[in-house]
Amino acid sequence: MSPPSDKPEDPLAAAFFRPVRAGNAFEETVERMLQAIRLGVAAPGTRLPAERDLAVRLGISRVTLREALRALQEAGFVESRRGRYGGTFVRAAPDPPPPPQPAADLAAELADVLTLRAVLEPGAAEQAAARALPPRARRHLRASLDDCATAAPADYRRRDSRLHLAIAEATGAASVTAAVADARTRLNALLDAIPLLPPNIDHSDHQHTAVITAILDGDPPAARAAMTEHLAGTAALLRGFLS
Amino acid sequence: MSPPSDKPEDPLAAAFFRPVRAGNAFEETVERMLQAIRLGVAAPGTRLPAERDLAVRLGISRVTLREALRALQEAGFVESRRGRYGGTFVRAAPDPPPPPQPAADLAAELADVLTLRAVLEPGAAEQAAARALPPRARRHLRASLDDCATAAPADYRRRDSRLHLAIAEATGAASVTAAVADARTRLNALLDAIPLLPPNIDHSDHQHTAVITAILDGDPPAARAAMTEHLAGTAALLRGFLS
DNA sequence: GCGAAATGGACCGCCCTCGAGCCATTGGGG
DNA sequence: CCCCAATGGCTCGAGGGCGGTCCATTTCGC
Repeated sequence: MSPPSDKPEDPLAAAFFRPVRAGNAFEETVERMLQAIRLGVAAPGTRLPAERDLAVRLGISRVTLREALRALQEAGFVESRRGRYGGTFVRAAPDPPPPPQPAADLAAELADVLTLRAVLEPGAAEQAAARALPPRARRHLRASLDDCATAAPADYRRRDSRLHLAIAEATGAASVTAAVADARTRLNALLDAIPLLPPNIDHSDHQHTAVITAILDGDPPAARAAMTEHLAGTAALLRGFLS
Repeated sequence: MSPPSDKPEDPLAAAFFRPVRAGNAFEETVERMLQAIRLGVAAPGTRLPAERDLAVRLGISRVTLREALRALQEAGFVESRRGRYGGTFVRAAPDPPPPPQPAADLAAELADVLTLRAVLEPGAAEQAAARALPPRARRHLRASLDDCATAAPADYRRRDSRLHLAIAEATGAASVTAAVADARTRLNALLDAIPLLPPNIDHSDHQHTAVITAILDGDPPAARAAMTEHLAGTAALLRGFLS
């Protein structure tokens, strides 16, 4: 009998035989909390949910959650206080060490995340525009746009992230929000390696306005088109700096 | 001091404070392998990678992988043979028990997965059409389309899934393929609850042809439009049967 | 016929994670 | 003033998952 050939290796199989879990529970928890803090979902000064509550939400034991929180505390991201009305609070971020890119297969990561984003975000903008948004969501979109436009350069990326997440959230589908959040986290890791230029900010703000306006006007094609154009700018910028 | 209000509960936070892991390694592995078998990525008769290799790819220990494979074997999905050129082989699927929907928050799940799909798949089709596809990918798309068009009703959904995955794969971005695969798995769980009607199959085949033609012609807007129309049909069908 | 190679099968000791319970601290309300 | 409620801090025993190692089986090539 000749050896059963799995030589050609269906590339599709790679998508299924990929790692089942990203790491141990501790690491994944730290990563998730860091993501929430860096993307500005948990703003400085905010109190995180109580440990007993948060552990249940994250689907981990309180022991493991506490280990993660202790690591974040030692890194200066959060601060804990005991007693009634105590809790774990987000500190004004130190965020000093943007870890240098491993640069191993940076080109592949760049292409992958840009494609993923090009798939997700225009679709999210379109779906958001196609819904009858409740007043609360409309206000949230407007507020996020405003926050972004008035941000100091140091705050820009955090608020930019929040705006994009607000759009994803406006689709009403939690899994869309989760997917956009993951893509955004990967993108931010790449963005940390390149400078933030005022002309780009100005350009982005105009495009943000176009996207939000189209969503609030209930014009899906326009929302999609505006978002696609917006992403093209960032993509070109990243490719220019990292290729 | 008044209690720090986390009453309003930023809905965005829910996307970040969601469970870190879906279950234990054993369960997740069984689920992943079942996904590969049900979606036809691992076809009947195929040999799976050797345990030592597969365990590394899935990022789990061989012990845990073997427990998962043993469960699949007892359920009749795979069969193992020892010795050189032995291995674990996919059996012609029994697939008898489509577990009845929990139906708990079925409406929410339905809305979520349909929105996710509406975001992902038209975007994937558009991105695939925008690329210069290598000959191998073009052949794969044509073959998948043909497989789907000539499928017996019993095989239709498996081949349909493979076609959609082939489109995602054509974007060249592994994370897009992974996201589409996950959405498809959730969708299939819902589709199992409704009948497969010949007119729908015929309708789907025409739409599939339109999507693939647009992709091979390098016409992104047409690919997106054709896929959007295709998804609308399935979405309407599901909403009709499950609402 | 026989050894080498590749595979599934089985076991052991270590560490991570969990669930549960209890302690320590703080501020508000009676 | 004292007790209660809500929070973080801590510990213990049980079970799961891991890395490593060796065994059993089968087939190819010499």
